[in-house]
Amino acid sequence: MYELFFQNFNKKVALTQEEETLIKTYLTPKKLRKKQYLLQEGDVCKAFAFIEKGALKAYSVDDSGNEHIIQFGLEGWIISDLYSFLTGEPATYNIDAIEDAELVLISKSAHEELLQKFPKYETFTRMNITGAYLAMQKRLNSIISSPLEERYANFTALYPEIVQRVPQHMIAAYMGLTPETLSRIRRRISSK
Amino acid sequence: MYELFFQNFNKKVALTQEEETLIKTYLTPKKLRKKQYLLQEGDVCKAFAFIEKGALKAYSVDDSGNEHIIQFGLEGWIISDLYSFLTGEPATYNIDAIEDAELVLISKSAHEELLQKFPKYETFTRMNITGAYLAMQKRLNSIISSPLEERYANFTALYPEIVQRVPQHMIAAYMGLTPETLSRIRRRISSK
DNA sequence: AAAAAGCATTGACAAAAATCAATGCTTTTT
DNA sequence: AAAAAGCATTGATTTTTGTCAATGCTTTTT
Repeated sequence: MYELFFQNFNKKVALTQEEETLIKTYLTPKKLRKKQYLLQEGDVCKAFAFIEKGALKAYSVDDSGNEHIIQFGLEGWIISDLYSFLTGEPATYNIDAIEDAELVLISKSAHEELLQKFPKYETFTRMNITGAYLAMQKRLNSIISSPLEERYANFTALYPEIVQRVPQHMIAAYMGLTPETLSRIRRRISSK
Repeated sequence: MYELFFQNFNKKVALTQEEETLIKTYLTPKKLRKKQYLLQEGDVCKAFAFIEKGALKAYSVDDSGNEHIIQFGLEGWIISDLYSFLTGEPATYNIDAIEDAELVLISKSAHEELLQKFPKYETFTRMNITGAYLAMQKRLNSIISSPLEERYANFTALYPEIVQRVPQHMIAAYMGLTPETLSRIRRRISSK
């Protein structure tokens, strides 16, 4: 249990065995079945989740009932409504499982205590958020500057795992397109 | 000099007078005239810049010569090509001044030394990147989930300063639109 | 095993955005 | 003061994307 979590932690900041044991007392495991919610819009996000296994998505739903996916999460990724987590405001995103999943939860109080007491945890946090920022900037840049065909090609090159494991209409929802448009783009690409 | 920088720092983490004096030894002031580059694509980003005064933009240029603005920066914001800064790879973005500007630069070596020696600086850094992440997520969500009129209305509500100080064709480049389309959207909004 | 639900694709058509070209206004440069 | 450059707007047209509807296939549920 927590194998991947500590593997990732140690890759960023090396921990002693004692430190691992200490940190474990702050963690909570959670399993989620496919389609189950981790968080619903309107609730407060009380923990963020490190994904040990499975696939999740964070998304909003517009007035027409369409989903817009702000983030996918696979093994080794962290998923949450960070704004809600940090401020205590109601979440604007839903998070649910695309596949059965195993998570490691860190509650707000655990997070704050770890930040205060444990400098290595702050470094871990800083590196995580930095990585998330850079990934999102790449995505944003692609949206504002690349034609659609190129955007989809970039996406498949960067995240082949997601393309394999996630239905295409969700990838369309991630790219801000209708499923029909994505289907047509894929056909254009494959006919080359 | 450095007034706004330390004002911002203290808002996040309180510093003693001695600490401020110490940190000052790591900072470099820089002035930039309108249209001057802070960074050019292909060069390595050797420092990030805190903006004391003025306005800048970070952008890429596509094959057709069109600019795509990934970030604006006004007083109190930080601007850089973070990926290049952290990895030492050549920058993919250009940064230049929209207005005459006064900057506080923190070089890579200064940044690393401060991170190592000075826990409050790591907290400051973590908070900055977290804020930047949340702002960018809001922008991304708006792009994938809101119709254009709403997106522009959101933008003007969130960043009225930018709308006042920056030419509209740059805001179009920030939104991923042509200037003509933005002009038409503004007309549609104002005719209500 | 049968029924239902989910999914990707395709076609016809409508809506939205890009492109190309021109105009008038303002700011900057000479 | 005159010329040039930068900028926002508008119109006409083309290209791109969305919408609505239907089909066939696969997976899930009953």
